[in-house]
Amino acid sequence: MTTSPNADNGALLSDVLARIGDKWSVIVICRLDGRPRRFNELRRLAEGITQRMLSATLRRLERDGLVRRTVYATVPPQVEYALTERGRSLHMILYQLVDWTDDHLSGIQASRAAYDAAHAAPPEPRE
Amino acid sequence: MTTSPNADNGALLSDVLARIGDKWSVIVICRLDGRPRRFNELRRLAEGITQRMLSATLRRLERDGLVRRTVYATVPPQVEYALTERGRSLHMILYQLVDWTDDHLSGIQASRAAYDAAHAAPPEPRE
DNA sequence: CAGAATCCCGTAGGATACTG
DNA sequence: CAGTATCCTACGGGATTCTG
Repeated sequence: MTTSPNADNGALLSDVLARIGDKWSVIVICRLDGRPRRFNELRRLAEGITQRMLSATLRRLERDGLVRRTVYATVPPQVEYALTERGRSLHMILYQLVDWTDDHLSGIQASRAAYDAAHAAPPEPRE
Repeated sequence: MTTSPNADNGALLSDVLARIGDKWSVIVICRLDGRPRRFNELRRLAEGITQRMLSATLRRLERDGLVRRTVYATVPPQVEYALTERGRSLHMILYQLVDWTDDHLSGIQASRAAYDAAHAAPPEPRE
């Protein structure tokens, strides 16, 4: 840890999470890994995303310097989106969360089921 | 990396981020580090949180097995919240994000300023 | 002390239609 | 192809009040 990490960084972290904690940012970042992608290509890769949200997500990521937008003045307009160095470094951190998720998702789902069973409408808790 | 991580885990990751990407979860998790805390104690530590959101956040975290709730049948009712093992393991991952944020926040803010300057209302882009 | 219930509002985000 | 513009709804989340 480069800093004394405990108390106050929670709020700082919230800034980042507020940024990437939305529905699509992380998915787009993951889909941008490896090579640049074009708009409609991304649209297909990020299944379920709408034009509107893809557009908005990319603009935010670009504003934060996580994604670079390159326009080629070709006959059918062509635009490429690619991760910047900063975006790639974030992507590597996110992999840790992917791993954590892989390791804990089933356990979480089990916890949820148990919690719901214990708390949901116990009709007559027959003694 | 324990898994081939690329494409499809984005959606999986989104599940986790949807869970902890809200306004308060991460802050509460960070404030729960070290030792258990009581409700109003947490309320003071997570500055700005309302009862309603603290309550809801804790319930969700408990449901996911990230936090354990312990009730002591004392005269004034006393309830303690503590990170579970799973919660602690997540907390450690989050520290990586804290570090990343520390390293990149100023750069991000600079990017935002540059982006805004470049895109905001160029009244007459005097040639 | 530790919360549940109620009310209310802003915004994320989906569907759809239009444009350079 | 690569978007922008509108419209609309669901839900996160704040303020306030009530309770075991």
